[in-house]
Amino acid sequence: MNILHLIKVQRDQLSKAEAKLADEILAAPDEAVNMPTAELARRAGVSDPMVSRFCRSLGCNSFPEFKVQLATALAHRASFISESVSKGDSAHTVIEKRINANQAALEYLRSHLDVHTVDAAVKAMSQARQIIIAGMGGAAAIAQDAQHKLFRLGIPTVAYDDHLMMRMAAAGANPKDCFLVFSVTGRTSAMIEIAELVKQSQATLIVITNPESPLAELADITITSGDELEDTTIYVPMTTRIMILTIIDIIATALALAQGPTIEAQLKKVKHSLDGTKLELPPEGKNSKTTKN
Amino acid sequence: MNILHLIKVQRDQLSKAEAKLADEILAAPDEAVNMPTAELARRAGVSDPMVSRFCRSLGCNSFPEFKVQLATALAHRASFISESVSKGDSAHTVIEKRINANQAALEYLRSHLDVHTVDAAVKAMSQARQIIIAGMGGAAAIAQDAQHKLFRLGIPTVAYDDHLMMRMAAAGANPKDCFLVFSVTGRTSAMIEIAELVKQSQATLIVITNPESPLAELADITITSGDELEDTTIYVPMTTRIMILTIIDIIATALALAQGPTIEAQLKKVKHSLDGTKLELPPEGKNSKTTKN
DNA sequence: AGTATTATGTAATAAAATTACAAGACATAC
DNA sequence: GTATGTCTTGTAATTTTATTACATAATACT
Repeated sequence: MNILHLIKVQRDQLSKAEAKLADEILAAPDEAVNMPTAELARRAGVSDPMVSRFCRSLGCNSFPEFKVQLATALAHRASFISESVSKGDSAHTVIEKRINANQAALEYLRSHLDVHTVDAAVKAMSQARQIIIAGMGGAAAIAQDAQHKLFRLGIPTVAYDDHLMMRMAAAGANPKDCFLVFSVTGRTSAMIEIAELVKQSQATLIVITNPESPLAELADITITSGDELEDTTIYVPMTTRIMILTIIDIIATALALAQGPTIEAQLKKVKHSLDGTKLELPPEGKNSKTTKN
Repeated sequence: MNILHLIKVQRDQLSKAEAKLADEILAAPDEAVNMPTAELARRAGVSDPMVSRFCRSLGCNSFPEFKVQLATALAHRASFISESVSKGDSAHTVIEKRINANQAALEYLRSHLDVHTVDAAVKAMSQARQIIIAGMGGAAAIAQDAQHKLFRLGIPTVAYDDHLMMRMAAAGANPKDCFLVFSVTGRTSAMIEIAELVKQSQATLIVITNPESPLAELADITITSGDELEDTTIYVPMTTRIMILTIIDIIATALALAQGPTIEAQLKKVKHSLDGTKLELPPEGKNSKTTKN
């Protein structure tokens, strides 16, 4: 467990002086990470050696070791406040900022993706007769991507980006089917209609959307799309895409694991179907990888 | 720039004693991060104060500060050796591992995405008469996603996933057109054919692929797809997708910036076109966001 | 209330990092 | 090739930082 987290968790079981230190560190970890014991002690209003003791209670062998741990935790916690791009930015700055933003989105996902929900989704999908995926507009590509990933696992899967096709599929669905709906905001009327039709067919409805949306209300299982934190800055409606893709990745991986040993053979079969379509060797012949993807 | 990277880059411009330290640290950064100066100096075979000097040359104010930086760099790098999923993993473990892997992929991108290449791609695309995007199989969804992102910027853009359509588009391309080709491995014969046709049409060819592939050879501008680091583990052909998506994100963002002030109006127009398709208010009415995406 | 236990601060000590300085290496100019 | 200047490195001294030892205060328990 990361040290910042540990401090938060243990905060209430610590002694008075130690709690003061905990508070001081949690309040400004970025500053604390570059302070000597004396400075930290002064700020927290405790004596110098308390700092060493505090580090010991947390399982570190020394204050410097604690600082290393803190730096590590801080690195993972990647700044969320982060930096949206602005006019004068160079390509280099844009690269840094966008990568930071996407890493931060994943960090958000780490703490907000509910294990039980994922478990429920995986269970529903693994028992489904077929999985029908729906996504419109920006979510169409996501739906297609999800289809590609799931069908490789040998699961009967289809993706629609056309409203009329979705209506027909939803109306005609079997109760054993599972609908997977992508909608970032969860307020697109067309998608809500589809969701209602799915409910009437009694198929299982999994939606990846803003949890505080009308669409989420209708669903059997709701997974956040990250819309609730989307930066309103006009340039960057991208972080949600990364989050949703990672969610699919997680679910597909878990599904593959749930499938058991048969899955490896299945994946190999699909992979080998592409054998004839690739050039075997890289140009200089120095890299002798086998074909893949 | 991350400190480990900095050490690598500066390695050859350092003095003899400093180079010894650099080598020692690069050889075992995980150990170095928890050593006092004396120990590190001993291992590198240099004197004690050299360590302080070394830190200064790297732009740190003190050895402890250097250790914090090192820990930060290590934290980013750490997840890389990472953990591919295995049979007994719980949903929670899968979540952690996949998020780590994807974050690590982004970290890789940070150090391997070349600024000048991105600049060149943005320049070519901003001057293009139209952008034609091609992607097959797993890359089809990526192509569609890229199209969606670029067309919003008001750039004439089309995406194909059909080989025959691609052939026709490539053969009939104008020299002012820009082809954007996605192929993870760069060894799909069908895609290479397309690239050759594009070359004959003298359109600009940008490919996102494995830089050591026949496809990359043909391109005017090559951007890595991350294929060279893809874990061969059968479960996870996902990291490349995240990388490619982030590359698109970066290019689109840079393009938007390059476009100047007109872009905001353009994006608003596209956004408002969706106004009639959304429900205005969330269910409980407590969240009063405006419509988006 | 009195005693045991724990928590904290003060002062002393030990450890760690840095500075000051001098010796050595290396280059350049003569 | 030697002299001179610059840069690099090590040694010793110094300063800063962290920890230990001990005493006192606070708290809990009988």
